[in-house]
Amino acid sequence: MNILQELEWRGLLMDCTDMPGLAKRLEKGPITLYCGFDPTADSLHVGNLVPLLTLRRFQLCGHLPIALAGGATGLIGDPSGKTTERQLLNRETLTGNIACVKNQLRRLLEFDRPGNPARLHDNADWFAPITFLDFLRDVGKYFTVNMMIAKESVRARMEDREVGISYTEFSYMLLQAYDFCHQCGAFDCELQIGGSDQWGNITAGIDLCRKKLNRQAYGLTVPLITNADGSKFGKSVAGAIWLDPAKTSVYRFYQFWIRTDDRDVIKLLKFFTFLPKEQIDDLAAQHAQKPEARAAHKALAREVTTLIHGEAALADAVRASEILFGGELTGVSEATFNDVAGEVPTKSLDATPLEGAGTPIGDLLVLSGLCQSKGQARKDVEGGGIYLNNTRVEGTHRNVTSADLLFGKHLLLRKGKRNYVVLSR
RNA sequence: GGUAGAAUACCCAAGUGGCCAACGGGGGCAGACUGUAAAUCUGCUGGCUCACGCCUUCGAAGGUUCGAAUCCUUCUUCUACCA
Repeated sequence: MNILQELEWRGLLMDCTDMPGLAKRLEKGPITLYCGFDPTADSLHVGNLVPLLTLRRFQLCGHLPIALAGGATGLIGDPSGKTTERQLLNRETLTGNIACVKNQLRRLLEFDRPGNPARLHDNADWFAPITFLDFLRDVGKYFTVNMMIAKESVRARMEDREVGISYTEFSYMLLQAYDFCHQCGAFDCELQIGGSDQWGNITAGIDLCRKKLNRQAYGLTVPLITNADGSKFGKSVAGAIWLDPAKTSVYRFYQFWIRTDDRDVIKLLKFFTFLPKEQIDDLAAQHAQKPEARAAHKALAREVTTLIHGEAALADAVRASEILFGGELTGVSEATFNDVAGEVPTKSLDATPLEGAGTPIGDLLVLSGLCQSKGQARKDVEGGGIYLNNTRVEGTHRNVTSADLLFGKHLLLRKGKRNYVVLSR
């Protein structure tokens, strides 16, 4: 299977500027390709993973991937897919973000692969020296405003009189076009990939390559993921699922994949894992036959967690999951419990009196952050959704005392099926 | 710049002097059922209180009134039409 067939089978081909042309070009040998990542936060999230893993798929097929960190474009903000003007990030935040993002990019591609090592670029490197006047003369001249306003994300914002679009964001596509053109000239980069919302930016780059360098370049987009239930992929109650374990614990990361909707699980296996076709077909068959075993979900969670966080972290997350979803805590050793405690959010009990009469359960629920207010805590207890040390709390008058401490120092609070907090002293 | 209209809780949206912490829908949370699924059904969805109740909230600030989301004044923002 060549790379295009591979992507096709995985459902990762959304659009291509010139599929036959690209296929022909790939037959001739390795291609250099790039994908950009703007440092909008101090970590990438699971949504960024699809194009990033696609870069890696190309690398595994012998091509030369470039991960581009948007040190310059991040200063501006891509209007694609946004319905409102974005808040500009200040430079300090951006500097921090870019360092974090670069680190993550480094971990997911092979930079010392013999023959086709990956590269990491930062577009600030080539944008910083350019003056505004140079840019207008050397890049701006190749674009008509007519075609720029035809771009979907721009047009939508222009038609919406309530929000509008600033000149800054309007110009974004020129920056990304120049990224492609520059890398095409300087590094022989002939292909750009990205999410389907990047189509306009990519084609702008291809135009610029042709006009300025007289070179043929290609663009390929991967689909944006949609959940079967219509919700936004990669978001949980607490927000995005980040790759940084400090922002999304490995346990939560693992759980995110485990809880994938049945209807999406096979698609996500194809998108997010490197498992070969036979294995995924096999998992699909198992899933169809015995969905309650959730073999596909487990494989998905295992693969992606290992990919991002490694074997050891995966093992911890799996163990914690087994304990937390396994029912009673009786018989769990302190060492095992400590594994669990390391995986779920933890709060200090130091300021809480537990001797004598102890503290009402409601106060602890508020302290833990599981409930917003004491009133909410009471309702949750009344609804039967609160568990202390995995035993359902009956009655709102329950007082928690030092007798409830596990191993003399921990309390395991739970709301609903899967919201855990460990309180420790 | 002129004229008309709008602003309600996470979102949409009803309410046009007391029965309003505010209908309904969405979303969210929880329960039942299950497979840590989907679908379905049930409860909850401003704060404090065991509770009677109290406090804060209907764009902002003032005012009228025994009593205001609701009436008046000013301001802010948005929308429509006109210039």
